[in-house]
Amino acid sequence: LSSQTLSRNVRRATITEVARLAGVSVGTASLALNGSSRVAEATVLRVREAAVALAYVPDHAASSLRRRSTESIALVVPDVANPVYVAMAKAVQQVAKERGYHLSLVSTDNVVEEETHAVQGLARRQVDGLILCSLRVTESLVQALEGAGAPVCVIGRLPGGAAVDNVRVDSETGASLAVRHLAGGGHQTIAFVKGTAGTAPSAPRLAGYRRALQEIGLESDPSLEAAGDFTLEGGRAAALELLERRPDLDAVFCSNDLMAIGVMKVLHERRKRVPEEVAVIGMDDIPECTYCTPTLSSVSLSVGQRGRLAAEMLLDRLSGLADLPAQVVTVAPYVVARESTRPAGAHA
Amino acid sequence: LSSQTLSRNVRRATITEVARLAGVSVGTASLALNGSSRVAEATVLRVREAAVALAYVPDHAASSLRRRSTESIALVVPDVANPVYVAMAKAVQQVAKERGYHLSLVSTDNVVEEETHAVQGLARRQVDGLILCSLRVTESLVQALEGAGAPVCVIGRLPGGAAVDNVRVDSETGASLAVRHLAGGGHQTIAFVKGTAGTAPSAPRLAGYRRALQEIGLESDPSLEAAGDFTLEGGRAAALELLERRPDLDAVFCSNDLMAIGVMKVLHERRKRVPEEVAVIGMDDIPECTYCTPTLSSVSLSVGQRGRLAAEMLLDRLSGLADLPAQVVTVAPYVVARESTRPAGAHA
DNA sequence: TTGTATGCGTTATCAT
DNA sequence: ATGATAACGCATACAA
Repeated sequence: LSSQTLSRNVRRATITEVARLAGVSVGTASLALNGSSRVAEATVLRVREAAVALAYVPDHAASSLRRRSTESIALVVPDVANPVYVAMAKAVQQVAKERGYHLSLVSTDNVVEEETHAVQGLARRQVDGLILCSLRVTESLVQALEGAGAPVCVIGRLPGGAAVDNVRVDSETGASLAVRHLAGGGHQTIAFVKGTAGTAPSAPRLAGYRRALQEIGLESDPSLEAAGDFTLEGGRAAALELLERRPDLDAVFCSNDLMAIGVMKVLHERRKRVPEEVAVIGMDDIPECTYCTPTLSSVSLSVGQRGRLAAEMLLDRLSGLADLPAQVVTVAPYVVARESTRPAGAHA
Repeated sequence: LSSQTLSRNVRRATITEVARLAGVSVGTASLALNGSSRVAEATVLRVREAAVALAYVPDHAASSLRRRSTESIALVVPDVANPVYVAMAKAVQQVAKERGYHLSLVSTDNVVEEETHAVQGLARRQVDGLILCSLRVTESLVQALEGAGAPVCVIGRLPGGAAVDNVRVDSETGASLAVRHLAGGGHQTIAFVKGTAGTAPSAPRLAGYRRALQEIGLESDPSLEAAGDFTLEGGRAAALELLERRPDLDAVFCSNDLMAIGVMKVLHERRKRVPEEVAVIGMDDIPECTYCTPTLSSVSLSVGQRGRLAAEMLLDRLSGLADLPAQVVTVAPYVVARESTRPAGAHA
């Protein structure tokens, strides 16, 4: 234990004191520091000097109260520890920083109260705008968003007709791309691991899987579909179940990458070679895909790009385009082929 | 493109309007809403009712300006995308939420200006306190912290004599534990992959490696030490270099887990069996350790616990204990043995 | 170009 | 127990 005393209660200088030291009025000092052109060069210098001398730092609360803007936005995601949202946050962060905004990151842990509280942040004027990424967008949440009185952008599917800016990805098509990719590699018996029942991303992925099988003319059977929960352990459990039910399967498509990694672990334990005996593909394309062995093929849903787009839409709203009609932007998914679906013989 | 019009400019009610509707003065309304005991029960109810009717939400800027506190703290880390800091953020977030504080997460990308700007956030009164995690704590940064005039806690090593709260971990001992773990498994020729030169975590890990080899009486040689940069690719490069120089090595200790994963990938490509031919251990114990095959042994540096401790120290400061001497808390590292160092024959 | 003065919405103090 | 009112620190509209 150190025993240095902490110096607290450092007197902070106000702009009034800066003005006094510079020998001008507060009004002038304010204009000078905020870079107004209608202030004499010499005065600006004097004021700046005084500000430095007094180590003046503007009070953020006072400034936002007066200016009615905080220069910051919020990103609300289900779980900051999830690699998908980490990537999204990175992208949003980037754009926000470029345009001079501070990003406030909120993790809701899928608790609805946390989400509504975050939306209230807009009413509290804690942030100027908000990007929301929710696993279950309820009607009441949409109403809260519409009535928030500040720009909002939702990432993910939204109930039809909601007057809210929206960035989405066609994950159903993404799922069908995965199936087609596997089929193109010669795989015939393609199993599927579902996402958490009831969540927004879950249904379209299942739908895309089924649709693609039908279109291609491959076997579609409930015994090839296993329940999942978007976790690695859930992927393990699903794999065990599938291998039990359908030992003849030669490919597995998982609703997300984490479950695909779990599936690959089970296959490894069971001495099933990937991709020779069983090919595996996930969805989301998280960095961890390249960590595992073999590297995991995946369907990219462009989280980074979606984050960037959402941030740009939001910040555009904040710089004046506030009263245009709500926009919906859709990004396209694409397959990232790696070792877990590499045709036998082909090597990187 | 949807064409719903966005409703902006929603008139927000002020406490003055709430007071008017409830038929009381603003002062009373404020006391009533903030739960003062010196207000008649009936009045409280009337005011609450009015607040609900008008959808009143207190203005955060005004409140912080008046109260001189924002009820929020900041966590400043080098990179929010790094799993280590994700875990740290999770822990801090948790504690902050429990104690009614909002957490503002700042990623500096190792840019010094970003760090100092974040520290300025204290002077701007944007946050009430700050937890700083930096890869290079310079003297000038320490001075900025000491003069910030608000509670600060640094996670990581700090120049001696700094009057700042501090949570650290003895990573040198952690490194030596890793080496001893490998030696205990019968490994004799233990290589080391360094961290990025010049960063704070780098030196003690190397020192611990060397010290342990010496204490145990194993070979210590520069040819067993490879440069690294804390990335997966860096780990790959180091592994290639080490295998070239010392094909006889039977174990590798890496300065972090990401590099260890890279090393394992190279070993897999070279058909070296892990752990039978070459054992591998990393450091940090990130969740990804359990994703790879075989699962990666690691030295836990208790990032979660460190985050929790730092948050608690900071929040304690904020609730009155501001003027006690600076504290230093050190947590102990420990080995998490997994498959990559499992003695041959032993299975989970 | 600069000074003066008012108000942002809230909380806290001091009377009543 | 409640009402009136003065700050908090800054930015701006208007006057000079």
